Amino acid sequence: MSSTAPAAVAAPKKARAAKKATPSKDAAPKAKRGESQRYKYSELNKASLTSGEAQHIYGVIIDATFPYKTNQDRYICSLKIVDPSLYIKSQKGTGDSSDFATVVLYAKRFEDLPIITRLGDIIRVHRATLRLYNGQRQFNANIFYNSSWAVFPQEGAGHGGASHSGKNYSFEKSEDATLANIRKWAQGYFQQYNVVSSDLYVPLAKAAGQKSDFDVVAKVNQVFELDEYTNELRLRDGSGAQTWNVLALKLKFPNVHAGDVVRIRSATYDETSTQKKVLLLSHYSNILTVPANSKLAKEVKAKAGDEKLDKAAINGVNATVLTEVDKKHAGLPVHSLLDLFHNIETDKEIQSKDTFRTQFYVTKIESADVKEWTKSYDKKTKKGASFKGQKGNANAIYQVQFLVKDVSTQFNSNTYKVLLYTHDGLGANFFNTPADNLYTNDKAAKKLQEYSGLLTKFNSWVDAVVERRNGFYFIKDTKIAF
Amino acid sequence: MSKPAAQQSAFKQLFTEMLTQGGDFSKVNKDLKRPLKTYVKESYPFFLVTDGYFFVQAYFTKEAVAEFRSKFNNVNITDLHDRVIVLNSWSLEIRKVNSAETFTSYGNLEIRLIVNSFKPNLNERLNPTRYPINLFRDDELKTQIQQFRWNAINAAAGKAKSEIPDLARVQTASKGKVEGIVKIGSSKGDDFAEFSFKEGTTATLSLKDIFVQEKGKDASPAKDTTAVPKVKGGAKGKGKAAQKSAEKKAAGVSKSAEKVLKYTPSKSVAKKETPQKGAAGKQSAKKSVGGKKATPAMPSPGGKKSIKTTDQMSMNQFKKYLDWHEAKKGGKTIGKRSTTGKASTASGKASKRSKK
DNA sequence: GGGTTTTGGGG
Repeated sequence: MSSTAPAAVAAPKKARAAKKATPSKDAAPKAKRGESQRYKYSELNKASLTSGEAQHIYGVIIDATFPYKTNQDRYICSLKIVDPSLYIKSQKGTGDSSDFATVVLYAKRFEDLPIITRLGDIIRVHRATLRLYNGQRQFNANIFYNSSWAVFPQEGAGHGGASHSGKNYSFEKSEDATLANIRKWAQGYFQQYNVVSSDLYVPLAKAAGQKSDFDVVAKVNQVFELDEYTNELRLRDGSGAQTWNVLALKLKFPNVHAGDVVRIRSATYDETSTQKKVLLLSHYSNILTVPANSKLAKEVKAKAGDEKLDKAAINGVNATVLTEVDKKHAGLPVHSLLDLFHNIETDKEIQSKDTFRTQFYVTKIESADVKEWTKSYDKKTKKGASFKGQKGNANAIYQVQFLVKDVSTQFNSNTYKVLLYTHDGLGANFFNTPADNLYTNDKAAKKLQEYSGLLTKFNSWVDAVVERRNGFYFIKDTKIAF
Repeated sequence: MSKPAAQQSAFKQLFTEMLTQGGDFSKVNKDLKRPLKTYVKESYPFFLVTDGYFFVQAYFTKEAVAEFRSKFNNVNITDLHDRVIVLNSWSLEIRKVNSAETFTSYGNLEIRLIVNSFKPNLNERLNPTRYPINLFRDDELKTQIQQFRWNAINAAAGKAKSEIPDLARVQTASKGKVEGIVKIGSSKGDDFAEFSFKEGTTATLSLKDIFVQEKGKDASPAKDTTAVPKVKGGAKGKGKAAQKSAEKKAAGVSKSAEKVLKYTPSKSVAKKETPQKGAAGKQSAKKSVGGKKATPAMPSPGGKKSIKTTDQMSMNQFKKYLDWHEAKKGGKTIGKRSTTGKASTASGKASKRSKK
């Protein structure tokens, strides 16, 4: 959970027993004894189109598909890369746009291909053949034969964070400079250029008009856990008022976070979604994070803006989180109700903590009568008394119980108590109105009645920090956001 | 403010209404219950039909299979992939399943398309549509199912009895015990099961059995993909009744209302003779007769792999194998049942789509 | 290769 060097490339899955692992044929070209450099890397725009010889290259990744299966024994990963010799093309009228070479990696197994998660990562390919395909320089590499690849995160130094194909990974001393140089260049490139020019994606406002698939560059405004397998990404790019939804499998895209700017390689407009705006992904679709400090990310973030919570929009169509947590808990790890109420029985880690961030929906609020949500609390006797028939609001506190449920407990027949008891001050601001005698304060009662209704609606969610005291969970540092 | 936005997908509209009607098919709008013209995306090991947007699994009753066998003796159900079929009598029912095992379900609920009577439109080709996706992975349908579950959970929670711990109690040390688990509903197991809908019970044939009937016991990928029956789908009175009423309703329909077509975007209204792009491509690749001998170079699928037995073929290879095999035999449009072995069609010429 | 598998909620 530490935010050190961003994992640039997902580690390849452990090889499975089935198909034989790719033969490790990365043994360097017959280097003459004493020769220090066995691989010579070609600049993308200078690599020979005519030699037909296998060539070695370094490039900065600006796009990539997810590794996908095409038939029984073939997987492909296709990417766009740039380097100082090939990154921009002048266009009359429309201005400059990205230029790039494509790399097509072929493999027998999913595990033999790279999973690219960030723009700006560096890829090295050995023994690729270059040809012109649709006017583009295309490097083809048969990983299933004797080609190989290695991916280095843009962040960081050296080749320590590399992931690679095969078992015979090598990194020569002379490459230190090669890698450092291209990293440095990429750094500047991402800060001065948009990297992916506007002809390489479509503004969300024009998504509905697309006839086939297209790419997107947008800010992830929210990552909502739809179910145990799926996140629903809420995207905005400032091209329209709409927020777009994309279902992204947790396993496939584990590194997408709220606030990120991402590039989606291949999405289609969903004509069948009539309640909300939805984009569809395919098995070859990929979601790549755009470096936060890049020019492009900054611009998109500035344009996208936040979607304000609108009471009228709490209609069940879109899952809505009604609360907000104090920023001081931004780094607090999230735990499910399963952790809080069940796994705690055996999990020492959970037992050792008492404060958690958690998300749930409310099936029932008690007391049923909103006017009884507050009590007059006697600290000495530790008793609360109803305000019914009473005047004044002496020692008013909230004493409310939520019966809640979440994704991790969706199939069981339990509901869980989460308390909003403010006798010690915890959660005192949850309802945005101080505890009061609700038999006399009609305005407050009315407001709470409205909250009660909205909190218990279908698809209303609470994102909260809870603290365990004496075996009970109490809400704190959380409040309704409207 | 918000536009009506008609639902273009027949399946999505139907399945959604099934959910909003509490799982009661009899309450689903009658206008939606006309015959469905569907494209068979896959016919084995899963029989998946599409409406141009989504695919769902089709479940055949034994009556449906018996009728099909008698009327289309020369056609195998498990060879129907890439063909058009019309579901003349069908119904929907909800089943409790394990969604970890049944990919055509969500939230442990499966809405099944039960087929009582259907026929193939062997020479009909549909226009290309978007790549059909699993309806149970659709954002809005998932949400609909979540709502369906929420309704039940909410009702049960409303009845649940729970105490609000008093202020003294929550300030008393609790010997490490965690407080607050409240059971709702009266189900015996751990799973929530307090649903009010009546679960479907219509008995259907497993596709594997159908496959074995058609190809013989050792034809090859005789996988049983029957979704690990939690409760065996026994034929019950209710199921029959629903089935019958469905049949009755569809009985008078002779004009073959093309429900799906109604939802086909105008630009791509199905034209009978227009070959599908993709399909055409496949066909030609396979068709390319070298033009020399009578039974010339029709490349066998699998190419260099030289497959001898069907035992370890992938489904894809297997499908191609079947197509190729049939084409070579000539005549039979779609695989003939292995058991009833008279390959009629005297011509023996290289295949063409047979007329029905 | 700007694509479509099944592992049928990475593929």
